[in-house]
Amino acid sequence: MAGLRERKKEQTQRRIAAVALRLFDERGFDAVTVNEIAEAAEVAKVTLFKYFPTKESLVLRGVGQEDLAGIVAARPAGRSPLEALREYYRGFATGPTEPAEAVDRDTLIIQMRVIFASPTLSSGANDLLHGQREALARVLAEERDELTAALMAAQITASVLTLQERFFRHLVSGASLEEAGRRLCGDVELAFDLLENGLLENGLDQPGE
Amino acid sequence: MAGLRERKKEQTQRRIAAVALRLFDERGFDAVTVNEIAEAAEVAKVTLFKYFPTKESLVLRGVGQEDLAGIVAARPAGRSPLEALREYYRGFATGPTEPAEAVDRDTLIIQMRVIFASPTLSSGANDLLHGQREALARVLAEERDELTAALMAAQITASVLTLQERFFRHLVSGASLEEAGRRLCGDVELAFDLLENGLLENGLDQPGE
DNA sequence: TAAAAATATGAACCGGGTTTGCTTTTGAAC
DNA sequence: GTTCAAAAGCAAACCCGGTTCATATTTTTA
Repeated sequence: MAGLRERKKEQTQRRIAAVALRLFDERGFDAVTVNEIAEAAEVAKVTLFKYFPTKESLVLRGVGQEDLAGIVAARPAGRSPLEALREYYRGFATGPTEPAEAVDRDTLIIQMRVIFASPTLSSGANDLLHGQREALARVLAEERDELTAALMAAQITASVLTLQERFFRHLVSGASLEEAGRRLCGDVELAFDLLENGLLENGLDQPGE
Repeated sequence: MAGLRERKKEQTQRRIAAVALRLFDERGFDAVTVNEIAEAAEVAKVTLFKYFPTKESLVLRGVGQEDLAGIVAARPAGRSPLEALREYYRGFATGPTEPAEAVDRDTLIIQMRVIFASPTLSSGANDLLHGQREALARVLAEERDELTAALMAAQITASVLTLQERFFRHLVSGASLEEAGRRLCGDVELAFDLLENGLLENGLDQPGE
């Protein structure tokens, strides 16, 4: 098993992604053409597009695939959706379990730096949560009316996205993984408290002057 | 005033948008090329792009520019952000004040049909709220800490987007403007109640089986 | 009516992505 | 080892959204 073919393919794919990330980091996402990437990675353009469906996917592959719907659907009996999600993000913030696919830290940080530096990529990353939202809404709609489910899903995914953005922004601006994780811990609790108790609690929604 | 130039420009712009919308509705956004649109509207491609910066903008121009941040910033003294926004959407739902730019109903409905029929356009419409979210977060951050402001802005814009989607989906699937407005009334109250009181209230966040 | 300013245009170009038709490489059977 | 089918790679041409450029036409205004 693990034939030569498979190994070479994986190797090629990694090389392309690595070359692309380096070039993007050096000169910005929009200033690098796929032709350059292909050339630098020593493959034909058409081959590059066999491994990566789009230019964006060279960076966004593997980003933000939390599967919120799955977490909620698979939650143990007696636990509410929000509890399950809070639990999950607690684990994410404290444990270094997060890079399941074993992308090393440095690469992850570069990846985030590239994403935040490019409006194209930032909004592309945003889109990835769209499908998640719909999937989560479907799961939630099994136990409540559709509008409530849709609103819950919208609020939850928006909050999670905000948490992610802050986390990675800390990383990009120089914080260590531990430091960023520690901050994320507090952020997670605040975010879920807000979701559970609403914006009115504690006078968060203050009248104007 | 109102010289010949201005009139002709406006007329040309309208013609292009109308032709484009008709073609998109007939054959789908992705299946129509800008060359076809230009040809059908009897202008050069380069002229078309002088009026509309992108193909998407042929449909999305004027969609979803609520200016949430402005509403919050301009709220009367003594009113909280959520109260101000709830008020605004109440007005939107009941009054026929909404098409300030006087796009007629039929056109609006076709526009929404085209948008919902195309993933490209749907996610494009999504992006438009991104800037809104940031602007709203900035306004809210004047009176609370940044994270809370960011989370509030995220939850609010997500909820508003959900409301809009449902409203237009009703319209597209045949409801009259009055019918859709009536439904929106109830939806608005639910959405803002959820925002104010959180998902825990009334046991909305139920444990699993 | 002539000069100045705004607009429109065709044609060539760029970059992301696909199609086509062909060559090379690999895995496996004999 | 030889053979052969499948997989992978490739160059070149193509499509489409969008831009640039140099030129022509129209509207304004003086």
